[in-house]
Amino acid sequence: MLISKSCVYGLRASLFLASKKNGEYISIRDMSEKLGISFHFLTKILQQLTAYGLMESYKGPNGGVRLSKPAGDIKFIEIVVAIDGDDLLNECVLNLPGCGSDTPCPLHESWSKTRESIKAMLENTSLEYLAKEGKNKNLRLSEVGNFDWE
Amino acid sequence: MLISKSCVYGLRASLFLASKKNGEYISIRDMSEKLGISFHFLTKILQQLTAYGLMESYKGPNGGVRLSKPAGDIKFIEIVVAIDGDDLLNECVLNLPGCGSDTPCPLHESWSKTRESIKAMLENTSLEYLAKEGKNKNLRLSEVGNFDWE
DNA sequence: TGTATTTAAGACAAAAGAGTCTTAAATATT
DNA sequence: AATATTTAAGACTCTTTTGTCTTAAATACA
Ligand code: FES
Ligand code: FES
Repeated sequence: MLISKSCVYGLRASLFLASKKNGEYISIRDMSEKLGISFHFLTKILQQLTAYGLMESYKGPNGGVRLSKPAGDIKFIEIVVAIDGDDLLNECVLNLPGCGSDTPCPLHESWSKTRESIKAMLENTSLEYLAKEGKNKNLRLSEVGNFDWE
Repeated sequence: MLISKSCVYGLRASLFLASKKNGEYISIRDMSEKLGISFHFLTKILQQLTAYGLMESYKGPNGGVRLSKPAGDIKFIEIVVAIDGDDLLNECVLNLPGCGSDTPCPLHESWSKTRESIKAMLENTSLEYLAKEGKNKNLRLSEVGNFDWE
């Protein structure tokens, strides 16, 4: 998998949040049920994103989490890097230490091009855009077929 | 990592073999030392490739493994699929079951394009080309800086 | 103040990936 | 025939990832 499972869960939750009213706290329990992700596991992941500054949380009744910036200002790549780190964008495809044009492996040239296109895709996509698309076209965000953006 | 560690080891060994005389058996011990990969682990991986039909092995003194086809006929993607499977080329980037245009996730459009470019890169590169490039330009194939293609 | 709700934190368990080690089978050489 | 070399096979261990569970802390509300 290009992206770890933890990261995927974080991304799906982020998209869910991005589709909500700005500033509204959404409970993790709610999200975990709608997205079909284990509540405790999702909690742990969102804690990371909160610690990273991408989300804000609020305890107590009607508490929950929300994005700390407008969804239009959050690029997909920020979530990925926050959870998986930036290895994907820097590492040698043959896992040799220090990928770069000074000590290239035989695949360096073609891989660095491909990697740039992955990076571009992650950098050019905002949560807002994806959430709007998802909402308008009713695209799925969970395993079960009956996901609803409301 | 895009490609698993086992797969990376298999790829590095394949490139090493591709740089050798066609038909020559190379001992796994030799390769493991030159490439800096655990002998037993590499053995296990090459057994998979042998079982898959991409390599042939020969036991006993002067035994070893060799590619079962000319290196020019083996595309990078064959090794990847033999070890990691074809998930990379089919899976939804959000890990939702059944990626396809009939049940797309919000990222499907951009991801399927990116995935095609990864696929194209893996399909258009032969072991022979990479091994020749590596040999000519003396590119590295191991962690230590002093790798030598001979 | 007491209780219910919600995130925070961290211990714990299960599964998968990575790596090690031992023994068996095949082959070449003497 | 005996021995050395090499891959085959599989048990085993270690690490990382994934997932579960329990308890603590914060907050709202009656
Ligand atoms: S050195 Fe291998 S991809 Fe850059
Ligand atoms: S359905 Fe998600 S990438 Fe195709």
